[in-house]
Amino acid sequence: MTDKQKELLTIKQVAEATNLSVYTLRYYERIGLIHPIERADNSHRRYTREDIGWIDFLMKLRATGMPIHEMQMYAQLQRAGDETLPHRVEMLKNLQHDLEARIDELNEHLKLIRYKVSFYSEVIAVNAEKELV
Amino acid sequence: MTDKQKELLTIKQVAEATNLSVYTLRYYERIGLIHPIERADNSHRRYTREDIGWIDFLMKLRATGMPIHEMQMYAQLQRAGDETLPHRVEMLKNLQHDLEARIDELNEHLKLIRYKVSFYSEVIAVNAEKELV
DNA sequence: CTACAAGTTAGAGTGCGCTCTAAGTCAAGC
DNA sequence: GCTTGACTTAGAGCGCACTCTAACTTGTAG
Repeated sequence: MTDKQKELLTIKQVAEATNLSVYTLRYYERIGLIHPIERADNSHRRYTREDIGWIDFLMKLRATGMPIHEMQMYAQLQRAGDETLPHRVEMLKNLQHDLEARIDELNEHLKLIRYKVSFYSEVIAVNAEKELV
Repeated sequence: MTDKQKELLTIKQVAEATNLSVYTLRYYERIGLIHPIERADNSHRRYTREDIGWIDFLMKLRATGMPIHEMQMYAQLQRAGDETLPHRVEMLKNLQHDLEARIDELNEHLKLIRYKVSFYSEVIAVNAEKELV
């Protein structure tokens, strides 16, 4: 128990650990992305390691481009318990397919950019040679 | 010349061809992402095939997540002429490296999502078996 | 006892990228 | 002549995801 209490973190510490601002942490809690965080006697938030784990996962969802209302849905299902697991798996499968498609698209664009870089670099090199003549 | 005139497109046609709204096409022109488009006698815009090519390229830049102010910079350099080619190549190289990094990151997230999908699917399967007992 | 730092809330403000509105012009068809 | 519809402009409005402000409480150090 004393060990567990040592692990409790302030909002500032969590902000530093997650690279979110304290504003954003409070905002996420307000809109239900984060469950209501435990409070100290002075009403200050005290985060646990598991809270950080959840926030880290949220940040990964966000990095995939998932909009906030979908993350809210996911968070809500998570809190609702085990019987929502199939629904959550559905969401993750959809995300997986979206991600695969978007990565493919980005790879296509990357190809084009690489082509342009090498083509224009060549043009510049040829022009530089002409200057020397 | 008559052939060339046949190729001129209205803003509506361009909207359909590019999947942008007519609002967005005018907005992009206003903010300099698109150069000033040729006008018919009645002041209506008439787009050429080359204009569409440029818009398609812009859409690829946007799809990579490039912010509008960077696209504006690129468009401005493009219009300024050949002497800006090295600068544009610089921008494209930066974009290339950003894209590579972001694709790597998305692939990492994809791995996690796939792992969760298979893990949770397994949990669901095991629970379903228990139900049968 | 006072000052200051770190937290709290509800709600206002910001920046981005569009998206739409209002008021007007112009050409074609009835 | 009148309506319809496709266009024009300047500028207002919107949805998203934060980001910040104002007013307040609480705990610690001098």
